[in-house]
Amino acid sequence: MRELPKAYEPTQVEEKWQKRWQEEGCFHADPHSAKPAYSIVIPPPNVTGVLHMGHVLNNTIQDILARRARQEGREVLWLPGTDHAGIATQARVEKELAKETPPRTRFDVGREDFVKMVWAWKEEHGGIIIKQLKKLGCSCDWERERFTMDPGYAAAVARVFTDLFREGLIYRGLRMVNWDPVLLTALSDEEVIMTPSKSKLYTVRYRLEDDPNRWLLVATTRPETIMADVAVAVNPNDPRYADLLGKKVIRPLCETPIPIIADEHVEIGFGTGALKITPAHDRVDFEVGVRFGLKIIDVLTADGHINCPDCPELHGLDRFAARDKSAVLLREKGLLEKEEAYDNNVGVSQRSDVPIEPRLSMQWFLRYPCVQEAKDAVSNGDIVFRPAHWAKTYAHWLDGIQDWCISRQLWWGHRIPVWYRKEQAAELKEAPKLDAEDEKAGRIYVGVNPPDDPENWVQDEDALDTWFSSWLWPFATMDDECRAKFYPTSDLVTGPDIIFFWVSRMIMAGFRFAGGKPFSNVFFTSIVRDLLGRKMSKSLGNSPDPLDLIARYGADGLRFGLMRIAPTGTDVKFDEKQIEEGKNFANKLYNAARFRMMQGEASTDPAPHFSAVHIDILSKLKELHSQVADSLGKYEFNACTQALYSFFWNEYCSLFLEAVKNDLRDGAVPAVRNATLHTIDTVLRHYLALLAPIMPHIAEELWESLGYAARHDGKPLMLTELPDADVLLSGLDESEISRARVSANALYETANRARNLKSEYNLATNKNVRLVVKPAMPVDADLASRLALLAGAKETLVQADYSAPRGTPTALTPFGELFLPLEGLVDVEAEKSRIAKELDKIAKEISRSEAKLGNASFVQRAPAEVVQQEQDRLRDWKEKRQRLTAMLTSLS
RNA sequence: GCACGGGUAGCUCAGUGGUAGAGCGGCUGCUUUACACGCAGUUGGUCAGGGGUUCGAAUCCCUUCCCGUGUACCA
Repeated sequence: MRELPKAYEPTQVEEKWQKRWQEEGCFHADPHSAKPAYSIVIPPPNVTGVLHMGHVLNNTIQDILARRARQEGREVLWLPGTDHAGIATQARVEKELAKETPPRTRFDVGREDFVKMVWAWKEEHGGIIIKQLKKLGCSCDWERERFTMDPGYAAAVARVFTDLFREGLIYRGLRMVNWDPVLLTALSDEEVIMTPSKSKLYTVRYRLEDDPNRWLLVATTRPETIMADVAVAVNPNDPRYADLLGKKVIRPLCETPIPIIADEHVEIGFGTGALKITPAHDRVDFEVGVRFGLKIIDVLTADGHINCPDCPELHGLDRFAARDKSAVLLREKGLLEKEEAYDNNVGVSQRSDVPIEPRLSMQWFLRYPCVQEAKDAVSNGDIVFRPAHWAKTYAHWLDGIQDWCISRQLWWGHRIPVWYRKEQAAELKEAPKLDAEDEKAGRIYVGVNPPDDPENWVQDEDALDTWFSSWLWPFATMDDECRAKFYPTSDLVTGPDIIFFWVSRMIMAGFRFAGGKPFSNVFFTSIVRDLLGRKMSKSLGNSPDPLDLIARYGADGLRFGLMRIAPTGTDVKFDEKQIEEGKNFANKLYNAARFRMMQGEASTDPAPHFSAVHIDILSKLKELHSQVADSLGKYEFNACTQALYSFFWNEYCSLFLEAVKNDLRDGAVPAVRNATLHTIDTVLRHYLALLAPIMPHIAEELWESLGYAARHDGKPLMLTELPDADVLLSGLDESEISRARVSANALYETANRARNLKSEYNLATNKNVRLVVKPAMPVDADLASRLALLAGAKETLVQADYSAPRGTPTALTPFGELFLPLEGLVDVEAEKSRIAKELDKIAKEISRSEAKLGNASFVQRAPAEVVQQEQDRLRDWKEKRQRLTAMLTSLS
């Protein structure tokens, strides 16, 4: 017997295999392989990122898919990498600068040096998450790790920009954008989160110019922008104000007459029905302003302070301070009618968490390409979304799609590949419109490489939105050879939170630039929440550290535990208990393997003779093969994991192994012993292969230590094809198999009843009891001895004419009547009440069943087999009742 | 407002028309020679509420309530 520790210790095993897999090139994808391709590109985590539970869920799923595909004989590319994450990374380095003494900003450092600093930071800290993914066991082709600012990738980004610009889909223009006053950059609509907030609604009195006694009441949440009002609008159908149209009111701050105009947009029922029009600071007002040709007065600085020297009380104040202050000013002037609490939604920057400002600014925009193709691909099933309902969200977004603001006022990222001719630069920077015509005219230069005579040009200052590089990820990460083999990719596994940011845009880019869809399936993972249902976040401190979980439960334990609770449609509520179960399961597996190792080699006996329990477990193993295949085929990872769990723990360990232990004892018949060892090996060999995608390390370890690797030329499990389920039970016909399963099932059920009986008589631990079966089916010596073993009895007597002493505990089992002779310890009363209790239960079943069968329409309308089933059930219950009644009578 | 997802045992979740399930937890026992990260037994449910369809509903339909998500508008 080999000495092995009693408990499984994952840490070293996992490290060992991660190293060996890499050394043996197990993860490497060969574009020249003749095998059919399977590919996934990783959703590139931010270089600033550290592994969180969402990554674990996401990447475990990808790893399962990749490993399973390898077992199925496919050439697998799982392409890893990271995203430069413009804002996040720049902010990270700026934070470091701010910590210096004296604190510095990026402007102190200058653009060129600052970008160098970010690169240096990236080189030093950027790889953390990649290392963490390796610890999870991810089988990415690490030799192909990509970064969204790799030279080749950057060229692809510039190429795409250039093409879209020349096509007229990219243009520059002065537009209302979402402005982040902290980060000082424009944002896309997707980066703004509408957040319910407690605001105030101020009702302000605007005096009519030609009637000092008449007032127009205007409700606003933003009195600090009154100085920028250029009109007041009312609905043209509002009778209250019909006579005021064309007149003017006096703006209450920075007083000056402004017109009263009529616009359909104003809702009669809201507030006072009069709306102040402030084109510089509100999207809708801007449009109204355009419709009426109104002036634009901007009273806010880029960083959200009031810029209005004409109103010295407010000038220079922060926008929120100015809001309060302007209310005070209005109240002092007697112009504040009222101030009330008001719940509204405020657009908040996803990045800096502050309310954004609608701001008129010069930005670059993209009119999306291939929108129709993208829409069709999902609606016609060419790309399959799982869960399917996300297709609706996707379609809805595409239907209301707006041009994408792609420029950011950042330094870290892909710089816009547009250069202005030096002598015209100042003028061109203000040009209201810039398009392909300007390039043709030689006023600007657009291209992948800088112009040949850079001294004559000035490059655009802005960088591109990070997602403008991410949307090329499925193909810009591959060279031609790789693309020929692996594009389009097979599966994309990602969170539904980036369906607009990333998934939809990749689909459009795929059609526009790579000749077709970027992937065939999208699996949207659930969002991992804490037990209170809250999103995991740093600020709440409710996010467990995956590395800590790996250290305590093993990567396999973490993977397995998480997969068991990962549902397909909804969120996952994370419970560490589940991960502990994963670890416990690994331990169970390890010990079952250890048990096998203690038995020594099986002989090569060519004809093991199987008994019912062997056939039974092999047939269940065969079922497991198809359960795993089916559930993985449907991306039902929890079902797959659950099937693996219950097969191994319940069917194999609790039933089968316990039933065959005597076969392995000293003195057992060698042929019997051998049959059992063969069966155990078959089960373990197949099982480890089936489990490997989910728990790769322990599966690989046991595969080797059980000697199965040696049977496959010493190859690691992950390079071994899935064993063939069809060879299991070959040579046995269906009827033999089903007979064996009936017997085995009867054995296990009878053993349960026997244990129940023992327990009820407080004999659970007594192994000296005898069991007697009055058989109702064939119970051969093999079954009888296994029953004794399972039930913890000395022996089982099978005796058709057994006459039990009065009051002997008894139970009805599939084998027939089972007795637990107590040899003098009989408690007649206890047995009577026990039987009476059971009769009660049976009576209820019978009346339920009789009621059902007594219902004429049930018998007429239900399918014949359902009726038959019910009749059989009733007959069984009645038979049981009869026998129990007889027992009861014999006791009195 | 609109759309989507969910509400099943104390907890986390399976269960798509035919006898309500698993794991954990609770409670009783057990150092049973692979495993106390374990074994055996046991407890525990108006399947959110109401209505309907059906011989039969956790499951299908309608409706209400609650939780979550997305999206639009918000002066």
